[in-house]
Amino acid sequence: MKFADIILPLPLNDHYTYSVPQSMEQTLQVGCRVKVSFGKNMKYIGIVENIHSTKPDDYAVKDIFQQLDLQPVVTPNQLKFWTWISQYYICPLGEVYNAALPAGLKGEDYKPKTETRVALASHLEPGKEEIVSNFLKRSQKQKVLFDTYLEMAGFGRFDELKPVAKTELLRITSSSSAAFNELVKKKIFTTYEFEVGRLDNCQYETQPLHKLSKVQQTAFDEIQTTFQTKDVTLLHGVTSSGKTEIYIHLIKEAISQGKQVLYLLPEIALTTQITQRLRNIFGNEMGVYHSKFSDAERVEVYQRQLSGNPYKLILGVRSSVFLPFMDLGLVIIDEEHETSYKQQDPAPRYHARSGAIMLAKQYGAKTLLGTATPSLETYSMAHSGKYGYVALTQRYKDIQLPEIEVVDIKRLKFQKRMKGVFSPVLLDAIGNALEKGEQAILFQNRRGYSNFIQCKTCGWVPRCEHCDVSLTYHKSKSAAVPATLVCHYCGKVYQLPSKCPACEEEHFIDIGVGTEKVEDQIKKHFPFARTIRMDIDTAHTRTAYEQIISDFSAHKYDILIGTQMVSKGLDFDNVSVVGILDADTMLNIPDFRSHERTFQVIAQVAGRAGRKNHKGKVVLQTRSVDAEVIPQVVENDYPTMFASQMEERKLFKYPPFHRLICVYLRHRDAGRLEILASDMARMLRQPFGERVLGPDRPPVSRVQSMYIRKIIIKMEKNASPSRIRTILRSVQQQLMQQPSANGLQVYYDVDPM
DNA sequence: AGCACGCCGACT
DNA sequence: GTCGGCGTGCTC
Repeated sequence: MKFADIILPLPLNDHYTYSVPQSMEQTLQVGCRVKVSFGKNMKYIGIVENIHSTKPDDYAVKDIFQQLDLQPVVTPNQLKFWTWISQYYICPLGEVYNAALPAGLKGEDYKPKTETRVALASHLEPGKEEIVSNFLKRSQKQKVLFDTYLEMAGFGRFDELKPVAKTELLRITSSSSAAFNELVKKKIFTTYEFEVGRLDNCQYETQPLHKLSKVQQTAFDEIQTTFQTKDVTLLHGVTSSGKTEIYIHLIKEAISQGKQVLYLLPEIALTTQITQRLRNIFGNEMGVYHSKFSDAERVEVYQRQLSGNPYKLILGVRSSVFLPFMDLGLVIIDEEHETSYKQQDPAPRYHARSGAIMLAKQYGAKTLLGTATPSLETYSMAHSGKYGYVALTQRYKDIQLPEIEVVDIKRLKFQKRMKGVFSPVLLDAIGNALEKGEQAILFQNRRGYSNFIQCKTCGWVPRCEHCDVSLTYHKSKSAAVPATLVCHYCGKVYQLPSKCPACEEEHFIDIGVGTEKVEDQIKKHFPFARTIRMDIDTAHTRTAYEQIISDFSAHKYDILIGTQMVSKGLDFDNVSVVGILDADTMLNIPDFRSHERTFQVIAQVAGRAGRKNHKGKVVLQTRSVDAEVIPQVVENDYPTMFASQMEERKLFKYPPFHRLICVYLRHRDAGRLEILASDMARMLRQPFGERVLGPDRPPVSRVQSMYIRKIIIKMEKNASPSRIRTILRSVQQQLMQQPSANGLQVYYDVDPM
């Protein structure tokens, strides 16, 4: 008698064991999908994790209802990877399964795409076409359809007829389906459904590689050398140094050795441009895996990876680490410092960078991390020699790094010389650029119109009734649309109150500056400049985002105003001025990474400036001219930033010296939660002592009517993750045993961002 | 995640 | 007297 442990797509911590019916014993394999009934009358598609002959004795096992695959859909390597994710990030395997497989493979009806094709009715043999054509001479439309069909199918010329799609035939002849149906009725045409893939199967004209510049070639050679002794290498290349070209050469090399390559990009950087560029080189050996694609398309990429002819190159976002690979040889993680590689909200809260490095290790593959502004975690690994390190300090085509001018807005405000949110220096720079027909980018890391509004009389600030955060004021675009207040956390939109609910006064003032207000003000200074805004509000879809980038590239606009998004586009070659309106919003975020992030964001935004033969200018406005990060970013001095931050991280026991684990507790009842959270903290202090901080209210301490508390654990880097996990599990179990823990949710965020 | 079981308010 | 509200607990 055989039994199988099944992974179910649910957040369950226990294993669920089913009996294997006789009929499946010969064919069932680990990694196959099975349909099982679960609970009273639910059926789920699960994955066979393990087959054994240990009969569970404390409950009645159910039979597996149905076997769905003869060949595994999840490879042993993938299962090993899932297990690692589940253990390291302390979440149920079922949640990893949920994130790893496209919905279509989990039973949420995937239908293969079909097209209607045309064939001649079986009684029409070659040689009779003349007769038929004659027979149709009175119905012109039908005759055209028939003749065109013969031509398209290559009738009578070859043994094999080419398939003809109905839509294609109608399109070419610009006929209606009425005429077509008539031919079907006359038993001249028949139709059949043919299964086609959603992935494009076009043969692309591929182009040869560009030759690397001398500097790029040197970096390429150095990377190859480091790979002889290191598994991971950091390519630290300034903005616009042509890293992509180096990646392309490395990919080509790996493919020529018969290996597969995974190329990871942050969601926002995976644009049509980069896809096109790689498509030109790798043609249809490349598959693209993007969350914006339909699920059906993702199913097909997944299945292609399992087939005998998998993609040689996968270009994808975070979740593509979950795709199956046969023989992975190289992983590239571009913009490795991007925090969006860390999944935040639904579990598994994994970091795709750590995951990908782990994945590469499983396959004996090499990993290349590329960025202009490395994360401290990565740089410290390179610094200590655990990773290889290759620097690229020259910009492509010798474009110089921009000059950064720091402007003290505190002083200018005091002297009454600020023009709204702009300093005279910035306005001059923009004016000059516009006169010369050059473009400008303005960066303000806050969307909406103002940060929030406040009652002029009593100081009341509107807050989201579910999330405990102040609401952002969005000005109306036209008189027809009323202004709104939006919760940037849960997205709820509120009407602007006509009077203050606290004191009944009718006047509100707006505080803080968002991209909308910046645009409003710039129009006053430069009424003829064409401006475009880029933030989640204007670039909420991929196409909208790409449209803005391509329009700005094509100089349909003079000034681009945006949030962090503007730092992640492609290189614009006509931008001579970049204005950072307020560096303080980033610096003052209460987070141990704020210094590092500020450096990264400013360096990245500044990197957008600069034209051929022309030094770009960056105006950096700040209230905190004395902040340590300012000279570091002005000199583009990464090593100094690194050294100063590392000291601080060491002192305060933060990464990369310590590993953080956040424990989140959620409950409907604020009072009960308070008690439970401090109970848990106390219990954790038994084994962990001073390493436990909290409980605290997280910045957003209530989401959708659930209260939240957070406990932080700072562990030594060399502490055993499995021991920590065991302790956490047992503490959680102890806590949950208390009757008062009813309705308490506990989850973890390992290596939080 | 679903869904049944179960214990308290306004209805035929 | 019941119908049904959704809070709690279980599912191999």
